[in-house]
Amino acid sequence: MTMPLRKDAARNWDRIVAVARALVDQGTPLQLNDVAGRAGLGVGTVYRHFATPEALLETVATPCLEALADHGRQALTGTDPWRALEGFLLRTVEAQVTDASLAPVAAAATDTLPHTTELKETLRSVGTALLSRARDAGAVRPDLAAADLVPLMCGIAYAVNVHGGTPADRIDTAHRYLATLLEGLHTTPQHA
Amino acid sequence: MTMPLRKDAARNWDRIVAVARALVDQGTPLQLNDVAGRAGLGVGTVYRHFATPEALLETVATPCLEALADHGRQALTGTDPWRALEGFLLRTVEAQVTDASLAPVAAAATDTLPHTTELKETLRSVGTALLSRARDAGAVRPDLAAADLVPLMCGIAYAVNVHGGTPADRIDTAHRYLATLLEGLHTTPQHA
DNA sequence: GCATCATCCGGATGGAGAATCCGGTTAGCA
DNA sequence: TGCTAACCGGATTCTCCATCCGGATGATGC
Repeated sequence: MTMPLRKDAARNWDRIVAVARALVDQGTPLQLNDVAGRAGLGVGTVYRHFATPEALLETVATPCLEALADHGRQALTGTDPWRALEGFLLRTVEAQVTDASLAPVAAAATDTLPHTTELKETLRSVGTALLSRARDAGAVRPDLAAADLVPLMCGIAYAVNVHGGTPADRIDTAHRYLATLLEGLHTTPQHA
Repeated sequence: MTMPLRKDAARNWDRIVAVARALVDQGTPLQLNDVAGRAGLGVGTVYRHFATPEALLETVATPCLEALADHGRQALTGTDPWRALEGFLLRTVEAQVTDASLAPVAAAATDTLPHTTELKETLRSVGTALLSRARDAGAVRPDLAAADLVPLMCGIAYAVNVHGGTPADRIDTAHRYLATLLEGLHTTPQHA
């Protein structure tokens, strides 16, 4: 970003992110002090690289966000606007339910997470584009705004968390909830 | 519960709950130390009455939960099963969006909140009854289970929080989201 | 290869907040 | 009015988070 990191610093950076990734996957909340211990590093080292747990979480979430953005850009080239939107939302919900690092990042106000602001902006604009294409095709109810997409996806992910269950259950539940919601959103073009 | 409280203890209990109610309404997170200060009481007094912030929150949320349960029982006597379910869910979401004390209580696992366990159980069974009535009437999609009601309502409330806005906006958003979801849930009886 | 410097490491230290504990006080009752 | 049990309240302890600086280490020029 600014300057190539010194070799040891880069190595420690990687270790920290790896440990954080593991902690997130096993559902443990990120505590920088704890991360330092598990990475075999001093607390100061971790705090220098990541000033807050949120910053670390952002870094952990970044690859997944990028994958989503990629998929979204690809979806924009699809021929069926409704299917494109549907597929994008499906991926979004699956990712949120599968990867515990995404939910906090997605739900946070845009400007509170400096490192992923741009990425989130990309995702938002892709979603907006997919939605307006679908709306132009008469495939979604008109009172659904672009600003509703993120909240609704976060809401489904939250609902799945409340429901609980094994990882496989969770994915299944997410599919059911999204399908139900989409049925409420979908409209069939009235001929025009 | 166990024995009538001594007069001063009862007075202090009321003060604590009133302060907590005010804090919840203005969106401040409950900290027992802070509550003590605002109520003009010692920290120990507050901790004796409520061992944890969650316990205090439960007490704050109780009247609202009772009102919901009342409405639910009343809804069970309605003639149109779908309308009854719809009305109950609407009240539930409105309450969650309006009263910040409900969301944490609603989303918590049943056994973690001793004081409201029974009340939540009542609500759950009312919801289950309303749902099965509606299902028997062929008014809801069959893959919606009773265990989905609470998560879905919590999810909508969460989505509204992510969306943000003024209190009036929030209620409006909640209505829109619930309406969309209900449209996905609703089925018109296929003749049988 | 070696000296020099910037950068990084890491834990000891400081600070904020939460929860406990116990001497003093007050309400209820005979 | 005197006695006892229950209650009050803040000083104290404990835990966890974040900073800071002396020591170490990798990068650069000769």
